[in-house]
Amino acid sequence: MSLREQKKLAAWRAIRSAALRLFDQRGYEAVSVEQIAAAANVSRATFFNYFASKEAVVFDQDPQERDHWRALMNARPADEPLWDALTAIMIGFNERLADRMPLQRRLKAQSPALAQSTQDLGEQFRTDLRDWVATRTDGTDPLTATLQFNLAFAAVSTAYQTWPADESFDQYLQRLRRCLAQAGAGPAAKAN
Amino acid sequence: MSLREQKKLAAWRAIRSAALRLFDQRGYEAVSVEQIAAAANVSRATFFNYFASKEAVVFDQDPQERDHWRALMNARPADEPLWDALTAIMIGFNERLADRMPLQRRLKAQSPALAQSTQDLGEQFRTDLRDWVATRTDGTDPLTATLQFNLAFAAVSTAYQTWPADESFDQYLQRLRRCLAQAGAGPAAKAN
DNA sequence: TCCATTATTAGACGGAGTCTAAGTTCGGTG
DNA sequence: CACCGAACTTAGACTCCGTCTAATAATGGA
Repeated sequence: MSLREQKKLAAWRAIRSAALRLFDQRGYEAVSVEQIAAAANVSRATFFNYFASKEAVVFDQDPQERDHWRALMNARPADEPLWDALTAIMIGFNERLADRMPLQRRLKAQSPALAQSTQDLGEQFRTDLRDWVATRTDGTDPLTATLQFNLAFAAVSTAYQTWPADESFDQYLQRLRRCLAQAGAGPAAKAN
Repeated sequence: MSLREQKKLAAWRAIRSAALRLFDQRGYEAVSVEQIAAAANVSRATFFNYFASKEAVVFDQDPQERDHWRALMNARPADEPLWDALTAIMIGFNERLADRMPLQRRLKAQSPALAQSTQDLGEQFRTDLRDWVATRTDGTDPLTATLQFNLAFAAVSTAYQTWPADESFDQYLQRLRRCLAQAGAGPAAKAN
């Protein structure tokens, strides 16, 4: 990794950690981009070089994290049923969020602007996974593939939404597995 | 309906129709809230009395529409399985969007700002449906209810996302029914 | 050491969204 | 009909987000 790339990564992390620290202390809307930039010792313009918006600094993933989930996708055998692969990838992705999810939840709970944002930590992951599904199911029925893709994310959303404030991250992961299994079986099969 | 209420509704519709007309002509980001207000013969401040944001004018539903979908929900028999009720309500809701969906799609396709917005026409409907599900399933397992709720929306998203530009609205509805049925059966049951 | 490329920066700008204080319209009451 | 309080509208000022430009600084290779 060249010196340039190292510096970029360092700057990215400096901005993000400064921002999260300030958000955590004072709340999302009480902190301006100007203040974040000052705390990270960069200019306001540089902030927007690294993050497309103020919201992005909350939801964007560390650039190196991308390598991990791409590895997850490539690790799935080609003959595995799509739903099983999606389940495994979803769990693998979520297991890595142990550190960031709690903070992100706290911010969302405090800040109206973030609470109503439909974005979440998986925005970039979602794009990559979409592409992976597209290439993997190339030639087969795109409707079924898209549906499974969306159902998998619905299962994750459900696990996240039903996460009580006092529950541990491991319990969240456990419920996530249950949601994925239940979605795979079909709601009509189990409930009622 | 009092004169006051009539005027409010008229103002709401005047603002929205002016906005949609301008957006359609010049594109979403090329039109400012100031211009919308001028076209609707109200002040900028009044615009924000009726719509929480510039985006809301694209996605908010006509106040009277709410009565319709609430009727849809109340029409479901109490002993019907939740998934069947959700399916019926979703279809009933979508059938009413024949007029607005095409325009909304066109705007989304043209405007980057709208394209990345995760909002859609069903935002308020979603809230009401969430409440309806909550009261209906009160006492029973909330996880299963939330999961079915989210899966139903995932099915709608899928039908919407896979809607080709040249396809009719009726074909969209047809595919929506298929997505709901398939989601109800579970992806694992059918595919692969 | 020099040079092309890339990153950073200040500063200005337009527009979104909030707020206040003043004006206007409605609906009920005497 | 005249009045009053409540609800609605409005101009205008303000903050901050996000974009852009043109100038400066740092990097890595020749």
